[in-house]
Amino acid sequence: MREDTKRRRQAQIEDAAYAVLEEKGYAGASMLAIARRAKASNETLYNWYGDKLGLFMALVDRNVGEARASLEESLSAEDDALATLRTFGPILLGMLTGPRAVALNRAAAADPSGDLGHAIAKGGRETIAPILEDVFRAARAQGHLGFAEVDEAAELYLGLLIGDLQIRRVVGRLPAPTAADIERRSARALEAVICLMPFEAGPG
Amino acid sequence: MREDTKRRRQAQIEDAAYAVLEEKGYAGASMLAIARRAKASNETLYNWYGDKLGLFMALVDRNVGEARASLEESLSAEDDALATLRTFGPILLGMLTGPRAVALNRAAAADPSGDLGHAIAKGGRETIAPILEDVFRAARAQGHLGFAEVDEAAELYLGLLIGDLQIRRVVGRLPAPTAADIERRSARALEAVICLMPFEAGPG
DNA sequence: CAGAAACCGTAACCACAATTACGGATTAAA
DNA sequence: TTTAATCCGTAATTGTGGTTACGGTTTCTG
Repeated sequence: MREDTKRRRQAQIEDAAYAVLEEKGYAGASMLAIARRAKASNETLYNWYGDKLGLFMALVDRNVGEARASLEESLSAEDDALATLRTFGPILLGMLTGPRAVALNRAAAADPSGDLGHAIAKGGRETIAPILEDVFRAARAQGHLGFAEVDEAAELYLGLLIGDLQIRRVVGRLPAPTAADIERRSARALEAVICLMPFEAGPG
Repeated sequence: MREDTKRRRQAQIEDAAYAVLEEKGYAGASMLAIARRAKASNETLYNWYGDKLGLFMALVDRNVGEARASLEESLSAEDDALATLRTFGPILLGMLTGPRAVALNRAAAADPSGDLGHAIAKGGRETIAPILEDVFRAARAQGHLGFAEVDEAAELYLGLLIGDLQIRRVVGRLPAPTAADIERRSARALEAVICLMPFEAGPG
């Protein structure tokens, strides 16, 4: 099988797996159900992904890769750091509270090995935070914000942006926020950050 | 069996269930494993709790009940609303990030029915927020804080206090924060709230 | 105390899913 | 075109856990 044909086929299988996961949850997303949805055989799934955990690790890796690409694209669109945050915030929040991310988070919570959770943490938060820190450094350099520790500044912003919304989505079955909710929350997080970290001109 | 003897026995069974849940996760916490740990029989568990979900619903209900009692106790200890928040914040954050709550949240994330998640939301956040709103009203009445909508004020505080810490504990396998981390985070949440919602004397 | 109820420890039943295997069809490579 | 590899659809194997059942023991009730 040619490499790009295989990749295309894998993408089809993985799309089917996402769909079954969102409909039936992790326990209900049997390999057979996924194979049937993808019109593939169990043997192919096991040959290509090793086992159920391997397939779900691939789903997580793909999802965090796509999220990172999407966020990085939003970064290059703006010169002004605050404008960047205005774009970045709703995109990040929308992804984190969307049905696919919620389903993957639930799978990770259910996974006794902890591997899915570690992969989500590594490709998710641990990848996003440094990107965000760069934006905060730019915001400081541009005279918008003042803070001592950039990691704390980014963490504060994430706390305000995400808050306990994600856990309530994943665990507490909160419905997805509307696009208007997301925009409002993102805007308020940014306002709060500007208020809490006023720019201070000069050394010190 | 006398009522209080039964309650005592149930508490033993539930303690065993919490222990097995924390050690093996939800999927690994079979009814038989719990029965063995509690030196009870499967038949008794099914007679008393109906089924596995029923047992876990009882665990959630007990946990939120104990949490509420603990938080309400912290409320009556202080007259000053900000002092109350100084006490309340670390207690709440410690509970949410503790091993039992994390294990129950993971169980709820894994539960295809959504019932555990709804029970956690109802007995947890939906119970705590009104309590916290009362504290915020008192803080405003005492001249510490100024805000228009009390529900938004409480939500802002929870966002700063909890942030994405809980989801990273439940999903991303973050280790539990230290007591010092919890105190620091709680104090900073309170500082931020005071900064963001300054008291404004007079009508308006 | 006697009889009934309930509990314990264990086994049995059943369903389900992870994983492997198989025959035939399809695809890829030479 | 031929041959080999791989994929599909399906079945088989195995293990596990949810749930029920059973005989004996313990506890409860009148």
